[in-house]
Amino acid sequence: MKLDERKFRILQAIIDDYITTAMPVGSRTISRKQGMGLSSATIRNEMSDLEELGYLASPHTSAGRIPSYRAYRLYVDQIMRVGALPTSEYATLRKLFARRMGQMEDVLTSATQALSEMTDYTSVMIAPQMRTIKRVQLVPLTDTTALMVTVTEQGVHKESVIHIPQGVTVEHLYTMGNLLTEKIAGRDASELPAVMQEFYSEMAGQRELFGQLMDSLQRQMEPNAHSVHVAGAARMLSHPEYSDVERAKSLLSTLETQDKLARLLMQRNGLEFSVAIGPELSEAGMQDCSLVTVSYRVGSGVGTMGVIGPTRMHYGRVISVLEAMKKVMNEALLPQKGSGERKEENNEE
Amino acid sequence: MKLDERKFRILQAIIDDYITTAMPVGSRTISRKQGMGLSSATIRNEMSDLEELGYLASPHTSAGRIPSYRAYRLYVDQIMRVGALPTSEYATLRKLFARRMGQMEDVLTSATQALSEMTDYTSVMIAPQMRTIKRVQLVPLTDTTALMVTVTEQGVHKESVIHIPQGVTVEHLYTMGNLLTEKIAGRDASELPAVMQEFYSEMAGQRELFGQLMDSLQRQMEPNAHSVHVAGAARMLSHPEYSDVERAKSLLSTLETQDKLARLLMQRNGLEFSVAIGPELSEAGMQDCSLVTVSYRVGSGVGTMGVIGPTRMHYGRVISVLEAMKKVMNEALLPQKGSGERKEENNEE
DNA sequence: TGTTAGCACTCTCGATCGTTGAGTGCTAAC
DNA sequence: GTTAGCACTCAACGATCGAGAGTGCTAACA
Repeated sequence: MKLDERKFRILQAIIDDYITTAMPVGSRTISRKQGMGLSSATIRNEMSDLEELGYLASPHTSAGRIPSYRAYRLYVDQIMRVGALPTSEYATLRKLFARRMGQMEDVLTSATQALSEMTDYTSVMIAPQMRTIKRVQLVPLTDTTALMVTVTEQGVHKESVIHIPQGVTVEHLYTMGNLLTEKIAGRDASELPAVMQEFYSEMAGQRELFGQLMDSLQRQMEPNAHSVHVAGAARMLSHPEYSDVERAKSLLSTLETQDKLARLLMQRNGLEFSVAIGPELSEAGMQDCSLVTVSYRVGSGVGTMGVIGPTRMHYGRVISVLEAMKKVMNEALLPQKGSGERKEENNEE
Repeated sequence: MKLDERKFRILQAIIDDYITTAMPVGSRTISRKQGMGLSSATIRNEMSDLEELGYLASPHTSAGRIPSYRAYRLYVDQIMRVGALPTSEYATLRKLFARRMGQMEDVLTSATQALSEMTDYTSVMIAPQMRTIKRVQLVPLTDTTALMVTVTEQGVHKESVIHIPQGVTVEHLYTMGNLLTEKIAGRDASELPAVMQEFYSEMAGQRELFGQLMDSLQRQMEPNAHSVHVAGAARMLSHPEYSDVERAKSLLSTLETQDKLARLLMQRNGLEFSVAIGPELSEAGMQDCSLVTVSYRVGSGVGTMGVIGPTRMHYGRVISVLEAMKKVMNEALLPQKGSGERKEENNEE
């Protein structure tokens, strides 16, 4: 048996219906659909075939059919069609960023919230992962600690506290910072070990401080649990698949553990676009979820954002929102590079 | 009618029972309790009185009684007795911090998680609010932006990005930072406006940059939405009062909005100890919750942590955990001030 | 006078059991 | 190949009922 044109169209109708209603779809519902032109009996036969092919499942004998994992996979890969976001919404999105000019983290937080609001699902985001460092600066904090600030091309920065061994003066720190900057500026993260090796030989005796710097740098380069943003986890409770409290709890617990989410996103970091459906996600409580991600770029840094919803997700809508957000964020974050001022040019409303 | 000694004892027994079982308490349950020595009939009469006094309510005729808001208030104020945390648990808590030495934010995150795990409720925490600034440093990021790092006595630091007007050189920034440091070092947050006024006159013409600095400083002094840590929100779903999905959703949504939580904690910041019960909390979905908070101190900075659970909360346990955490955190965070090294002294396993 | 045994009464909870309705699968006619 | 028709299945709903927990009241008791 083959999945011919007609079966394909029927499957599409079933998935579309199920996505909006969350109720098992019966043959009559489909046959009544505009442009279908087939009796319910015919649809029944086809549905029976589709079940045999593994695209549909029936919760029980007299309850209609629901799409299986395989159906969603097909839907995402071949059936669904993604439109651009309505211009009005796109405009709203742009406005959201127009007046923003705070820290990167602030931008990510509000972007994540916007994603969740616009899709009514949960959204997650990781900050752009640094690739090339532009400058390293050591700022003394107390007698025994200093702040190491690394600045990337685009002005993205990260900080971490390092411990200063006794005997290191403030002047020492400044020159150290300058030296580090000299060595490291413009080099890629992958070159880090080599650069550090080189630097090491010049740091006569300062083994402890060197170790601290090395550690911090490496930590800053790798995915940071702190940079995972989550918004709208509670929205999952609106969807009928989570009316069961046990399920909801299991999922929400996972959505709370930042390192699980970080791993999930890091795996997809750099991927232009990805969709993981139900059983493809192994995290606890996520078997009935899908995760759609896109990566965004800030200079040489690449971050990833995603939307988590039930497998019965409005994939088309979600994808167009994600694409729009990516575009807007790129525009909003790039100008930091230098050149022009970013004051409001045309007064709105 | 008065709340005599016996009524008091009976009320205590009822609350204790209800806190652990979450089920309406009947007269027989109480009369069978060790050391009560009264028949169920007597208890019934007393319970009837307690209801009239407003301490108890009955969900329906034949369902036993549940404590009212008033009962919890009395319980917290007069009945409950708080013990110290078992030494074994206290030791575990200390170990948690023993090896920590990262950024303040990391410490807060793990402390918040520990609070939630130990109580099985949701926990929230705000970072210590700065009072006196020790140093201000301006770190150039890109051509048009710089990072303003403020350092407090204890090495707590905060950063924010500021916009640099054209024509300001890097050297300019450094001297500006030094000047600001000179003016502001050791002064209290409340003096900020006065200090800035003074500084203003010396900043000939640099109105825009001045404005930026002023804004950032003020933003850093005020409660920062980003510094709210939440852990274990999903645990709320374990408690029977949230088996209703609608309720759960409403509560979890509130627990997700950081600024609501920030406000809640800031109101209590500096308070040694506070308990807000049910109707005293006006946030959406929190009418059946209680919030217990304690403040902790890092040098001159004061932060607040709290535990959110159902009004039927194990107040005694929660308070002893919070007190222990406060103590441990004070110990763990203070040494940063200067003096001694903080390498592991005794190697564990 | 306070305490308690006894009893009628109330109300929820859970189980049982038709009934209803949506939906299927099969068959036979078109 | 398509469709009308029909018997069949099964969850969902509602009504009914008994059990059990708990109360309030009364009358007896110390």
